[in-house]
This record gives sequence, C-alpha cells and structure tokens, in this order.
Amino acid sequence: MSEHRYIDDCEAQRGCFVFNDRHLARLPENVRTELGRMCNPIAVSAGQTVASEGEELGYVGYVHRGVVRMQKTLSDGRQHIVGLLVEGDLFGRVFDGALHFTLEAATDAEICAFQRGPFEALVMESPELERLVMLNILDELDRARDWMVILANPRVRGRLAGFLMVVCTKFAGVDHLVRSNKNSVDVKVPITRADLAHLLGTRTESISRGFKALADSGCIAITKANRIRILDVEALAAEAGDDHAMDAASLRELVQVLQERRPD
Amino acid sequence: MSEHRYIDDCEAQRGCFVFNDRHLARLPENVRTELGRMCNPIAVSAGQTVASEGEELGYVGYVHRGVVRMQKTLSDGRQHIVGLLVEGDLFGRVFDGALHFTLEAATDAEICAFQRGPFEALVMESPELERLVMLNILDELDRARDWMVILANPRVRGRLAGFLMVVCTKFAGVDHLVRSNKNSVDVKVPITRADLAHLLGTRTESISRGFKALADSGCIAITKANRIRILDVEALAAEAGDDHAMDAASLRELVQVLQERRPD
DNA sequence: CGGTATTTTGAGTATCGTCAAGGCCAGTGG
DNA sequence: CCACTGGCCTTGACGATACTCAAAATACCG
Repeated sequence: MSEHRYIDDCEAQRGCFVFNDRHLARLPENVRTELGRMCNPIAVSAGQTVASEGEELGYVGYVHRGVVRMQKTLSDGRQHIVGLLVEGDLFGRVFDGALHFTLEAATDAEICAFQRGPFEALVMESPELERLVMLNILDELDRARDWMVILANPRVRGRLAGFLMVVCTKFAGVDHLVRSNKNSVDVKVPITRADLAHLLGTRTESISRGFKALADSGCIAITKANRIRILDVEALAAEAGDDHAMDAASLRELVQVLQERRPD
Repeated sequence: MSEHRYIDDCEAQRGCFVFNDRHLARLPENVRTELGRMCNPIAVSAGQTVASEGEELGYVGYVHRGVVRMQKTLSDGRQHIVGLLVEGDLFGRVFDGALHFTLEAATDAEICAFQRGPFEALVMESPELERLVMLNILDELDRARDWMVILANPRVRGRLAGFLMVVCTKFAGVDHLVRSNKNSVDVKVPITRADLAHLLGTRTESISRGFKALADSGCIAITKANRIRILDVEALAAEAGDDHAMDAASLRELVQVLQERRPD
C-alpha cells in the first residue's frame, strides 16, 4: 500500500470529498463529518492492486470514483473476476475475516480508507450508518445472484447481453459509464476484453464474436471497441434470455430516465 | 402458506428444536431461550413452495433441516436456481425489502419462522445474534461468489467438479450429504439432474455426460445416480480448474477430517 | 514514428444443445 | 408377488456453438 499516492491535505478540504459524496448524503451531518475526519483518501491508477487475497485489511474501504475489480486467484495462477465495485461500494470485511479476493483498480479510482476500529465504533453509534453498511452487503448479494443468472446463460451472446443490461441498470449513473442519446443508450465497458472474458466464463475471441453477433442482429452498435450503443433494448433483453427480475418494461423506464438526464 | 403442517406443540418441548440447534449453540442461553419461544416451526415436503418472489415475508426464516432451493423466475416462465439453503441458513430480508427469488423445498425440510418484529428487536438487544445474522449474510455472499467462479468454467465437466467440491466443503456436515469411506468420500447430490442443470447453466443430458466423463477419467464413481463417490480429489480439483480459495491441500484436510469422523 | 498491447478474423476441432428413444427405479394396483 | 405406470436418468445422432491456435489489424503510448 505504501506506493499509493495520498490525496493532499484532506482535512483542509473540510473532511475531504466523503462529506459531499452522493451515496452518503442521507447520513446525519455529524456522522458524515466524523467519516470525513477519519477518512484516508487514496488515489489508485488503473491496474494497480488495492488489496490482496488473504490480506487482513486494517481498514474498511469505500470506492468514491472509478471501477475496482474483485478477482479470485486460481490455482494455476490465472485470475478470475467475481464482481466489480463502483462508486458507493464498501469493501473489506466489516466484521471480521480476511479478504477472499484480490482488489485491483480497473480504471483510475479514488478510494477512502477508514481505519477499522474507529469505523466500527461509528457503526455501533449510528444506526443509519449500520443500515447503510448492511444494505451495501445485501446489494452485493443481489448483484452476485444476478451474475449467476447471467453466467448460467448457455450462449455467449446471451451472457454479453445480460452484462450490458446489468451495466445499464445497476451501474447506471456511475462515473460516466452510461449516457443517453436521442433514442439509444451509450455504454462504456469499463474493463478489457480479457477481463470481460474471465467474468463471463469465456475467451476474448468469443467476446469479440459475441459483440459482433449482437451488432449484426441490430441490438447494438460498436462505436469504439469498448463503447457500445444500445439500439434495441427489448431485443437485448430477449437475447439475455430473461429477466434478472428486470424485464424490458423497467428497462424502457431506465432509458426514459437517462434521456431526461440530458446528454452532456 | 396455510397448507404447511405445523410441528406439534413446540413450547412443550422447551422452545422447540431451535434451542438445541447446533448452529445456534454459541448464542447465550437467554437468547436461545427467547428464540425458542418465538419460533414457529414449519415442516415442508419436497417440492413445496416456501415463499414466492416478490413476497414481503412477514417473518425471518431459519432452515433447521433439509435443502431449500433459491430460484429466480425468468420472463419466459422458466425457473433458474441461484443457490441452495441448508441447515443453519437464514432467509427473508432481515432489514427490509421483498424477496428477490422464490424459495422451494428441494428435500423434505424443517423451517423455523420468527416474526420479523420480535426477531429484529432481539437482534438489536443481542450483539451475538446480530453478529450471527451478519456472518450468515457474508457467508452467503462468499458462496454466491464461489458459484460465480464455478459457473464461469467453460466446460460442463469442470462446473460439475466445482459443484462437487462445494458440496464437500461448504455443505460438509449438513444433514447426511457427505460421508467418508476408507479412502474416498461419498457425496449425496441433494437435487435432481434438472435442478443441477439449471444451477450450472446447462441441460440434464450434459450433466449426465459430464458425470460420466468424470467417472471415465477416474475422478469419481457413480454408485446410484445421485450418490457420487469421490476417488481422486486432486484430479477433481484440477478439473474444476481452480480453487475457489480452496486448493487440493485443504481438500485433503477435509478428507482427513471426514475420515476421523468415522463412517456410520 | 516505431513498438507493444489489445482486439479482430480465420480455420479446424471439441464440446454442447437439441431431439428422440430407451432404461432404471419406485410406487400402485391387481 | 408381479405387471403397469410415470418420473427421472441415460444414451445416441446431428447440427450449432464455442474453444484452440495462429495471424492480421487496430489502437495506444511514448
């Protein structure tokens, strides 16, 4: 961790960016102030390891900006992605135990580290914070189950479609991953083909062909290799095979919302 | 839910079986007593639905015996398994929100229902219980991630191998799913081929062929269609491709432990 | 402008999904 | 006790899909 660049002079900025973080806005002001005081901001650049599998993290981490990969190390040395953390996500076992996966920045990212002792003490004091922590974990559980449904799709095309749907819904409003156009949605795939292949249990070649197949069928257009334009949400949902508790209807809604948010 | 058979006269048995449940043994006696008092034991038979997707469960459930499937309903009506609950597992969102999947008994099972209000009150009072609840959720998260790694395996054989490994480790000591022999381990697959196919994202035929392939390569022997004897743990781990943070070494350990537990 | 990493494309083979038929087992009813 | 039935599991054949290996094209970075 020693090589991480610390963002300068946090306290001078009035408890650093945590105080103004969108995802923490509903916490009482005194709790936010306290979090800001104990926050230890860290800037990591893409590809950098944040924490390693098996490490007993001395702090609870909070992703403020960027995307972080969670990956398990296989016995043959390969790394397998088991999820992505985006802004608003916590990591580091809040109660106990070592990390079960390695954390690596997928993009440049800003992270807050809260020392475990003080953080847990604050959790005990503030039911609101405790609730936030709990909801965060439950949310992760839901996402993991969504991944399971996607991964169980027999065709690569379908898994890709499911992936895009997840990015659109669960990761909407994160960083600048999802943007809207006149009558389409632009998605930025925040990881490389290789990573995506690992995540979806396939190879980079198949990912490439899968995207092409989706493009040929008119669901999407590939504008710049990791810029996907979603043209036909319903067709995409049909390819994904299903639901993950989110049918085409709720997707249409999402498109509406995105469109109202005005492209910038 | 009205068709569930209630186990007779719980209170007469000194707060019903919950009081003596192995997984709750570490709770303070007064908490256990209280749980026993508020427990509402329910017996469900295989195939019965315990709770449905979207339902606002009025209680927190606890699986005391048996296996319960968690399954999501896809838009085309099919059901997709996203996990299994075994003895010691809690279900029903402890804090809020509706269920995101349907719960169905995979085997005959015994379940405890705790009314949500009193249960949450007890959670607030007892840090030990709160911790138990939290650890339960974190454990589920780990299991979901393990499933992800397994599902990402490109070959059905590998996914099957991973499944067997998970049953051996995470489900060891549950019901009578895992038993040991002189120098092998017997595993009882607690779900049908069709369910297993849904869980692993494939078809029953491929499951069948996959088991056969593993048997041909000498990793396992199929004794009775849902009785698998694991002959070569390391080969199985190699097939699984990986790890799920559990290498062959820890598996060997498991075999040891099981063997010491004496076959009955 | 070169060098590297990432992505795409192509050809051949293995695996898997699909459809269809047959076998095994348990429970039922004679 | 035995035949019958229905559910579950296995087997076989064939076509579609995806993995493997290899090479070319593109983007990225200095």
